[in-house]
Formats: sequence, C-alpha cells, structure tokens
Amino acid sequence: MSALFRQARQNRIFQDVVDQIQDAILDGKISPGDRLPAERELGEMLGTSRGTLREALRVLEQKGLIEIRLGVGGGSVVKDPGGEQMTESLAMLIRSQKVSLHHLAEFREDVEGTVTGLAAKRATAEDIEQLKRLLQAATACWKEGVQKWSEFVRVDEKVHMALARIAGNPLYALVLKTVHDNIHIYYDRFLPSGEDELNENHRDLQQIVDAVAEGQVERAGELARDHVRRFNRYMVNKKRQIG
Amino acid sequence: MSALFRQARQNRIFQDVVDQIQDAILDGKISPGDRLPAERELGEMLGTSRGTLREALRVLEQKGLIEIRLGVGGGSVVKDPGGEQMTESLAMLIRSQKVSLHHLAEFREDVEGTVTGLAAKRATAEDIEQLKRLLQAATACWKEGVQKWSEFVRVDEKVHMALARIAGNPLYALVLKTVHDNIHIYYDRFLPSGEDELNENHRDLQQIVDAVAEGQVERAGELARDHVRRFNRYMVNKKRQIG
DNA sequence: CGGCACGAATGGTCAAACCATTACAATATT
DNA sequence: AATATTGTAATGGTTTGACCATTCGTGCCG
Repeated sequence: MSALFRQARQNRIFQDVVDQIQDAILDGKISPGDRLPAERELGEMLGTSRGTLREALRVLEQKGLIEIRLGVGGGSVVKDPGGEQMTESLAMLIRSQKVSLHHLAEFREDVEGTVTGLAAKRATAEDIEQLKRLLQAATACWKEGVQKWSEFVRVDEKVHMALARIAGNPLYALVLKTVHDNIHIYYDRFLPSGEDELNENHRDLQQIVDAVAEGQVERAGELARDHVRRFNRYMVNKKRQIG
Repeated sequence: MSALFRQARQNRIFQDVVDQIQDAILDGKISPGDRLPAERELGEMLGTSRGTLREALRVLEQKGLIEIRLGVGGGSVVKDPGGEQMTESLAMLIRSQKVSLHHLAEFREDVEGTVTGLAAKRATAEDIEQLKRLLQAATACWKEGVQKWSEFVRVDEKVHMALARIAGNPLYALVLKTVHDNIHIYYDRFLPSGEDELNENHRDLQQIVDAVAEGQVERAGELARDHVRRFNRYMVNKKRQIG
C-alpha cells in the first residue's frame, strides 16, 4: 500500500502550477523548443503572483523539463526530457558516500557486458558501419601515442554509448550514460596513461567491434566485461598508489 | 571536453544558495533530521531576500535533499538522500513514451538475474533467514488463494528487494527500486490474478530462495530471470487482451 | 482533570517596484 | 555602403513589506 499514495501535502499553489505545466509537456500539448509565455503574462493566465509562478518554474527547471534564458527573447523553453537529473542524483549518492567507486565499477562491468551482447545480437549493417568509423578514430588516437590518451578515452566512451544505442533499449543507454558521467570523475584522478594501457585498450576495442560485427553474442559480452574490468583494475591500482 | 563544463549560467543568487546548502548536506556538515533556520532568519544569514531563498529551497526540495513542513514546529528538515527523483525521472520518460513497458521488462529481467546471482554468492546466514521469513509470508498468502493475490505480489516484491540488498551493491537496489516503482503502474492494470499464475509464482519464489540458500549462483540467476520473464509474459498477454 | 480558545512561530501567497541582461533597431561613424 | 555605437524595450532576477493559513504550545475555563 505504501507505494500507492504519497503524503497528502496541503494545497500549494505552485505545486498545482508545476503539475499543470508538466502534464502539458509530457502529454505533448507543448513540445520541446516551444516557449512558455513571459512570467508576468503566464502569472496572469494562471491567476497567481509572479513569485509563486517563479517557484513553480524553478521546480520545472530542476526537473529538466524547461530551460530558462535571460533577456529579451528569453524566457522558459521546453526541453526534451533526458536523464540529466539521474546523473545528478547518482552524483549526490556518491558524494554522500552511499555509493563507492567499487560499486560503480561492478555495476558498470555487468551492464556493459549485457549491452554489448545485446548489441552483437541486434546490430544492423549501418550500426556496424558506425562502430568501424569510431574504431578508426580510436586507432588514429592510438597511433599518436600517449599524448592523445584523453582523446582516446573519449572515443572509447563513444563506442560504449553507441553499443548501448544499438542494444535497442533506451534504458540501457540511460543507465550507462548515468554511470559514465559519474565515473568520469575518477578517470580524471586515477586513470593511468601509459603506453601499455593504451595498447591494451585499443586491442580491446578492436576485438569488441569485431565480435559485434560478426554477431558473436557471448564473446562480445565477455570481451566488454573484461575490457571494463581491466579499466577498473587500472584505477584501483592507481588509487592505491596515489591516494 | 563537452562533459567537463556546463554552460556558465550568469550569477543567480538562488543557485549560490542551493550550492551552499547542498554542499553542507552532502559533506555531512548538517545531517538528516537537522532543521535549517526559519526562512526569514536564514535569508538574513545569507543576505538574500526571502523570495530568493524560497526559490533555492524549492530546488533543494525537488532534489530530495530537504522536506518542508508547515506550521510553528515546521521548517526545512534535511532528508536522507535516496533515489526518489530517479523514480520520478523514469516515470517522466515513460509518460513521454521514450521508454516502453517492453523496455522496462527486458531491463528488469536482466537486472533481477544478475542481482539474484550475486545474492546467491554473497548471502550470509542471516540473509537466508530473512528470505525464508519472507517466503513464509508468501506461502501464507498463497494458501489463502487468489483473494490475497495483491498481497502476494507485495511480498514477491519484498523478496526481490531483499535480494538486491543481499547482493551488496546499493546501485542494484537503487536501480531495481526505480524499475519496480514504475512497473507497478502496469501491474495494477495488466496483471492477471488467476489460480495458475499464483501457483507458478509461488513455486518460483520457493525455488529461488532455495537456490540462493544453497549458493547455486547460476541456477538462482536463471530462475530469477525466468520468474520475471513469466511475469512479463502474463502482462503482455493481458495487455493484448484488454488494452 | 480535560477540553477549548488564544497567540506566536512558521511556511505560503501577493503586490509593486527596481535592477541586469539581452536582442534588435535606429543612428552615427568611417 | 559597411560597420560601429547607442538607445530602448522585453524579459528574467531580486528586493521589500505586507497579509494569510497552518500548526503547536500554553494557559484559561468549565
């Protein structure tokens, strides 16, 4: 029963305004890119003071449903709802030490494995095209050596996100992006950037893309898992060394 | 580079207030249960007007960091940050048809499998105790027949959440709770409540708990996956029938 | 002793004004 | 004619002060 009802908050006008606008957005009555009326005008339409309306807009902004721009021509613009608050939520849990790097790494390992397996199962010819293009970009970085390490890491991440898209379930893409966004903090601090790691990772990517291209579901999943596991081990080692 | 910086928003005082209070909470300088000063007082401390401060409090409330209560003993109380906004975010993506029941079901199937496997690997004696107690409760519902179906479903969900806790990675618990909260909407609409389904699900639970108790990692994972898959098939069928 | 009324603290809302930023058009300068 | 400057209006950001609604304690009255 607990999940059925929420605490019946007393009538708060701004909450009613939030609900009205949110419903309009989610039901598609107003679309991403559309501008809401100016605050003074919208306030009058809703029969509320400007202050109250602004509290509602703050909430909608925090929910990622609108973006507020300043100046003439500015105003509240409806956004395409994405997973940005998820990233922020997870970041808060990490900062409050409810989730550790270890947890993040273990979870990522599993999800990347599943995602890559699904991608191998479902990739179309165009998907494989895209992966090969990304692999070429990675190879270009690799040839330049460790100076291009950070760029390589960025391409690596693009490959993983492409695999998530190819897997065909937006939930995987969403979850993976959330994890990536948050694990990046650790990359910057703990990722070693030696010649060996670069070579290993480049080889990993090649093998993964090959396995996906050839539809080797099991192998692709295993390779991805190993790849992430190796990444994680680098970080754990480095973390032990320096802090 | 894109992920490193966000658009440099112009100075917004309320944003600075949000950051200050959020930092204090996440760094543990103020703890869950603590009360912030009253709005008029806090506004004076921060050197802002009450309206601006209230916009900041709205944001913090939406982030799930504080809870605001009315009346003389009321005020802003620091909350233990959990995954509530994640549930809300996912709900928005579902309502805007970016995520479907099918996506949700596929994802859940995989996560439950992994979680149950991990639980089988890591369960302690007390964990198994708890699972057996939950199983007893499920059996009690089962004996009462279909009239207790909804209660059975609730116990079923408790088993899954217990397994997520036992798996030892809060990310799994968080993700699974988010999915459960959102799939519930469909349960209420599409879950059939016949004798056969009840029997099947009860048997599933027994087998899963047994496998976990005996540390059969692979089998536990497979059983959980099958259990969820069966649940999902019920719903797909029913949905085809009625809606 | 128990219920009830009052009052104080606190969040919720309103109103009107002013500031800061931005885009765009009119004007001046080269 | 092209470009730089300036003015101006629209819009969000902030302030102030007032009043309302809810809640809880306190003390009075029955």
